[in-house]
Amino acid sequence: MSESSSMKAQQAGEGAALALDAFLPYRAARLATALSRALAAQYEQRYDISVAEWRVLVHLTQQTEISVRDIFTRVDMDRARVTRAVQRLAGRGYVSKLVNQNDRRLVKLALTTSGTALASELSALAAGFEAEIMAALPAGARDEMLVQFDLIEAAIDASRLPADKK
Amino acid sequence: MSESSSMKAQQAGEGAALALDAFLPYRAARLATALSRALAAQYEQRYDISVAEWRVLVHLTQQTEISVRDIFTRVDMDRARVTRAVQRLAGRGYVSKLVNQNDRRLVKLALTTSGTALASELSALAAGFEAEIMAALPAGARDEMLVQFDLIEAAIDASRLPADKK
DNA sequence: TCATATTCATTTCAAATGAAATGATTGTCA
DNA sequence: TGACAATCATTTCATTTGAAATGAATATGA
Repeated sequence: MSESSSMKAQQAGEGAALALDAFLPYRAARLATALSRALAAQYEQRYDISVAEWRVLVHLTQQTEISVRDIFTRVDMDRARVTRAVQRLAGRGYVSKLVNQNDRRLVKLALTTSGTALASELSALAAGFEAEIMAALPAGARDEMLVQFDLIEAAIDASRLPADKK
Repeated sequence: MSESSSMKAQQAGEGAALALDAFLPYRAARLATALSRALAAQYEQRYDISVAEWRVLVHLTQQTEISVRDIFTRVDMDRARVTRAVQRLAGRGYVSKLVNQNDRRLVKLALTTSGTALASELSALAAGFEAEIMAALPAGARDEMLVQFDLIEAAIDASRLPADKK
């Protein structure tokens, strides 16, 4: 990791080379994959659960009476990806799928008993992982970061023209 | 977006439901994809450049005499993904590939003239995008975040047993 | 020096991904 | 009421992805 070559950017040009290591979108991506991988390493093989499935499981922990749409809008995953994760979880008996009788286009998802148990284990594992990582940060740092994240997400939402809703 | 149902986690259990919106790995992933998408929206169609290609281009701006390995170790992309991005960039005349004569296993990558021009445009676009987003944050917030990011990445590196180097 | 291990970049191949199509249901409004 | 639009979950299909295999080059060490 700690390379020898002096990192001085020797590029001149008028472009004034972007400082990649201080470029937030790049750093955020690096951080996110590092965290995701390190966490996934704790549950993927042990429980045979993918990242998408983890997200669905934990999401079902937050709320009941939830639909596929509720999940993918909140969790930033493709609708197809959520559908597939749910299928696999349902196939393994962790999640139940019922038709919502108020609106029969919707699927009513819920954790089964074994799904609840699994989600608890995964949540505990995740909380422990986060605590371990956060121990490296100064006291209020974590909460400050979350505040900044909120601000950035809001700024992004505001910046894209109201036309392209997604 | 603003749902009606009171968000109170009605889940009891002993598991004590993970607070997903305050869970850093989740929030980091959400932030990273939001930033990446918003930025990509500014160059993908206009320049016909993918995210992987963008990363390679900007990386070549930082340093010369760089190899495929240099890029994928620093930029957290798969070696195959870097190879493919480089192939496409080379095919379009933005990047040159030469065999490194000191070690003929290595490929010596560099920006061509048009590649340098393109990278400059992309860098300017990126810098502008970041500035716009960062305007929403308090003064020192950005640099503080980068410090925390460094700490977290270091904590992750330290946490995984020295055995599984990757 | 020679055999073996290691390091690169690339390719292969199976799996994951996501945009668009589909089918089923509900909403709109004339 | 009835035609048309919109919404939801799923499926389809072409593309992307990455783990492992490959082939070429260099390093190691007996």
